[in-house]
Amino acid sequence: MSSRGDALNTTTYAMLGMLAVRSWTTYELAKQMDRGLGRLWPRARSNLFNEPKKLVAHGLAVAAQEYTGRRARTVYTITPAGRGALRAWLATPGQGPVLEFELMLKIFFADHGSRSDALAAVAHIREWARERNAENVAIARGYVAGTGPFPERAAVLAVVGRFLTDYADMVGAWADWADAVIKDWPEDPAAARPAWAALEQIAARRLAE
Amino acid sequence: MSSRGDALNTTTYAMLGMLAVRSWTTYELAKQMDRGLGRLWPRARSNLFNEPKKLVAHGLAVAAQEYTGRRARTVYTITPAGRGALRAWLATPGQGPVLEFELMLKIFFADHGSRSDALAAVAHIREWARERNAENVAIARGYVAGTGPFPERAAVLAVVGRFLTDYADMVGAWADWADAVIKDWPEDPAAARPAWAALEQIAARRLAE
DNA sequence: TTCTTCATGTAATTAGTTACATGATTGA
DNA sequence: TCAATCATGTAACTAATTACATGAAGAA
Repeated sequence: MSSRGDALNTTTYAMLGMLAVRSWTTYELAKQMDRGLGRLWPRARSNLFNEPKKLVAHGLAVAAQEYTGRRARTVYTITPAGRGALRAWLATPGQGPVLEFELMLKIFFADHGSRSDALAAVAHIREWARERNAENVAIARGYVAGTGPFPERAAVLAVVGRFLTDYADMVGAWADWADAVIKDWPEDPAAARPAWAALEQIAARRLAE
Repeated sequence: MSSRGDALNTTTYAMLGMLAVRSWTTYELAKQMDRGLGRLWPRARSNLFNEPKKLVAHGLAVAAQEYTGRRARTVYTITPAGRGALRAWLATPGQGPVLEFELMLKIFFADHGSRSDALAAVAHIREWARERNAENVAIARGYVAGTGPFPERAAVLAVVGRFLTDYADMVGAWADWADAVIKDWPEDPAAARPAWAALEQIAARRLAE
């Protein structure tokens, strides 16, 4: 029954979680977005300047003004109530993975375009996988070398990192397969013969109970 | 330079792609969302009632009123200009996969909660994978049996379907692994030892050039 | 004949993005 | 000392969601 407009949502809790790790300015928080957090909960930077204010309004964090020359900046720090709220949130259920994939949408409608359009889309997807993989490997190497940030969080980060790596791998492997399949399509994809082998393989699978 | 507010976005093009397959009422379109399209471009149903109006405003589709008793309903049909616009869109680049994953976020912050919270999150993820897998297998069986909808699109659907299946598989396999790892954590996950083997395996990977 | 579910939308609200603005710092 | 980049936000706008409303059809 909190007053409207300042309700805590998942984005707010993501900020709260970051504050549980240490105190941050919002600018620093925004930069962290490019690394771990943004892979799981991508949001525009400008959002991140609003959410901590809600936390303060709820007593879950406190804001301190600091100065760089005459320019002010705001450092947020979690409160004990904030740690309690985070623990409570961690104990509640949540949403499964939600995927938004424009390039795959183009493949979904590839029968209304050209074969080379479809191949280009696959190539972009493959490139995406390659880039992500390079990032993941670089981060893992940092932890193995003992130079990764927040080494005390390495246990949790390894579990999440493994997911992100498996994910990028899977996308890359799919792209290789799709490239081979689509290369065999005729110029007009609407006339392509289905990859029956793939469908049969899926259909033949036993379901876990 | 089209007038503001009615610009075509990805959601609009997704609708246009559906109309390239056949004519639909918006209600039917919304139902289709639950199947293929919604897995790649999830949107709330109410959205789907707005987008086709843009298509009509741009001359890419036409709307026809039909009646069920005294109740009107709108059937949308693509125009030749619409097919051209779809082809043009298919030839442009697009975004790679964007993931939003609340449950994984909870694992990312698991060191501020309890071990059983983390195990519960993993269990939910595993359940998600199991459900998706059951759906995927059922759909593939339909196509193999020759009873799937839009059999003329089977070639494209097999390529996308394989991706969605690989995706659900990967999530399920990760959940099994994570469950085993986290079961070995102490009560307080902040004190857990990292899964070094996983990190080293990632770090050791050669990068594709 | 009444209840429930399916079908068909609209309106109000919220969440999120793009664009803008400006101070501090660094390097050429 | 000027330009470029980093740091720190705000404001305007757009996209998307939730909540609501109501007719038709089928089941009990």
